[in-house]
Amino acid sequence: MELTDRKQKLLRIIVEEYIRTAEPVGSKAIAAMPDVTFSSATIRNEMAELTQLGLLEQPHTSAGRIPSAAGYRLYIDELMQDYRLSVDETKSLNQAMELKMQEFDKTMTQVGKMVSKLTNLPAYTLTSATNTTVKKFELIMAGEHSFILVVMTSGEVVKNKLIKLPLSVTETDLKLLSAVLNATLTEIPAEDFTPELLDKVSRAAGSAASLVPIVVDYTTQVLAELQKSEIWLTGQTRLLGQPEYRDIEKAEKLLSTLDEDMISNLPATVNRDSPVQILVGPENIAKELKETSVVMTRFDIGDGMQGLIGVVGPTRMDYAKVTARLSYFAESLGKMFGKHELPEAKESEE
Amino acid sequence: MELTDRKQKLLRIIVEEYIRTAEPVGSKAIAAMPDVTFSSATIRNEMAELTQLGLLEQPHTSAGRIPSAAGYRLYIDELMQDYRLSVDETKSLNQAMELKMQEFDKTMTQVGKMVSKLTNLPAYTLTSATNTTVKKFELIMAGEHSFILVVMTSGEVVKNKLIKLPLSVTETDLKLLSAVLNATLTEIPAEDFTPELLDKVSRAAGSAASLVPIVVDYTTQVLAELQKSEIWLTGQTRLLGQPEYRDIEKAEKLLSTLDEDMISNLPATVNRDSPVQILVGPENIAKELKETSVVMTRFDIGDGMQGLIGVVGPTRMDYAKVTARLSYFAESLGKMFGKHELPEAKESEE
DNA sequence: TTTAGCACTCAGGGCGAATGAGTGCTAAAA
DNA sequence: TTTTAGCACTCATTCGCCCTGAGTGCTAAA
Repeated sequence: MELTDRKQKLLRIIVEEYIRTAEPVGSKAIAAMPDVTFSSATIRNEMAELTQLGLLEQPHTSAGRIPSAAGYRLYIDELMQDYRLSVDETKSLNQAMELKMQEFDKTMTQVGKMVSKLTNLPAYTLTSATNTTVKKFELIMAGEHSFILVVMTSGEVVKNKLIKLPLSVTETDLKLLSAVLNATLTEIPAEDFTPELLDKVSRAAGSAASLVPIVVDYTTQVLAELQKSEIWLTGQTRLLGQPEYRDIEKAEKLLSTLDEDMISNLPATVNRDSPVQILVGPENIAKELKETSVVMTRFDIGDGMQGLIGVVGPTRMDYAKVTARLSYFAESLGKMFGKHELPEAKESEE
Repeated sequence: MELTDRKQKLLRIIVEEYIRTAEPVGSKAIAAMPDVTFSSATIRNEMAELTQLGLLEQPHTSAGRIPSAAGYRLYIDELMQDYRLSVDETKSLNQAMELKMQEFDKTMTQVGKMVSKLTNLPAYTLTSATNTTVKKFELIMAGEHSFILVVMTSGEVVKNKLIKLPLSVTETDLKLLSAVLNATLTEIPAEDFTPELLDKVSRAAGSAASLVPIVVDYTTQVLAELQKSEIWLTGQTRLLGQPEYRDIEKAEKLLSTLDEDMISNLPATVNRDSPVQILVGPENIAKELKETSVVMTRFDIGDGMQGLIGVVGPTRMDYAKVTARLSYFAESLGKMFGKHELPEAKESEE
């Protein structure tokens, strides 16, 4: 079932017009467009067939047509023209991206905020890592009853914790323990922290043996936390600007679902090859999102860590634009995390 | 101008009834209440006088009365009865509070989420510190071209950063530098990092002198970040549940203002003695909040650090309940940060 | 195969009447 | 002097109604 050129053109026009106006598109309006040469009657006939094919829908008899989920899908897969970022846009994207490399989480929230702003939709970011291991331990004396545990992981993330103890600690104990830890528990995923191994560590630690469980505990916690994808969601408010969420009930329902951990299920579906993935309305597994589209994209942070950026919005969403912006963002972020640099600044001559 | 007992009683009833129903309160409805012995006509007379006094308002001629800002103020200051947390509530508050002591920021966001949930209103948390200094520096070799800087501050907050360099570093350099830093820059507020002092440090650091600016840079950044109050906002969505924000425009406007840094102005007004402070509608300085009330409370984190928890909601807000919950929360948090313990668990016998 | 023409459908806006919750005032009762 | 019953009046809200106009499908001519 191949569509004629004219049908394709019509479908594209309808999708884009609907995206722009959020109103059902009528035959007359289309006929009035400059590059449309055929009459509204013809268009009506064609539209009737497209409706038959399940690509368009009619809210009610006397309204224009809107794209169905299948219509969007076809549009995205075949009709959508690449949105080319203008020089100005690239510029302002780069500008926005000049985030100081602070702590990792902060960067991720910041990225979320930016994406949300750029797309004017709620955005989420999340990270996931596979096979994180500890690269280096360090124990620092902090007071008579406390020390700082510093753990540097394979993903180049450094975490620390101030640990307070009822008993007192000595510098030598910490030195010893740190040496033991670095010798035995580095480069090993948390799953392999077997009781036997830990036992060995304890024995090797001598007088510092009592600290082992505490340290190991925190370490596994850090590793687990890095494994388990963490999620940041921002810009929820922007949904309210979309006409489909003028209805408070609806908006509230969606937003409160978003708040929940529901998004954590999304990454599961992201394992396709295309860099940007789009889920249109009913294609979402979560039933709360059946009337919502999700656009997401991956980027590499290096060392087995991956990030995900996505936006959530009404099915009527400017897929082309959102996709373009998201890709650019992801690409730049990848470069940034990889090389600790911004993408080529592309200073224009003006 | 002292109100008669009956007027006080009426005002209290009207405020509470309005808080409960979000509808203007009429004389008949009041007269029908079990502990009201006088007739609706009497009530009408009294209400007319209360309106005269500016404590009540009438949305339109044929509607009941609602409290004015002054009415709320009087209610809060004099009529509001302490809301006693039930055993069940204390229990579930304690339960909610069993947050693992993770990183500091996470705790604060978590607290925000909980407060928001408990009050069913958007909540914000923020921290501020005064006179933060570094307690201890530590430099850890992380690779040929990188090292980890660990800074422990007076507030017992430990921050770290992985620093990558174009040149290579040696263990001895780091040892030396760390000794110098600990000797010269600890217990000193960032303002006193004078050029002369830094110069002295550089000279003392010998071959590691080139690292000094980098380390100092990050350190001042950390200190500045801890000084400057950081803000977390959560639960924005809950506003949508409130009848006064059925109007999308309104909700959107308020929410987007909340998103901004506007809240950062709030703490300025918090310097009164009472632990919980309430700003009713027009009492807020920010004009976007003129129809909104803010309830906030301080708590101590120790070592000169203070936290602030607050909620934002419609003027018609259950002040008694919100205040009670917030206080309890703040108190418990204070204890927790102070002693690293939960408030007495109050396990009931059942 | 396309287009003009026409009858038909139906959501949305505008309008007026009906509804009823609530008031203020007056005059009688306590 | 204070409280209450009664009554006329106000006015936001709801509902039903009609009208309008955008949009359709179908038919017959180009």
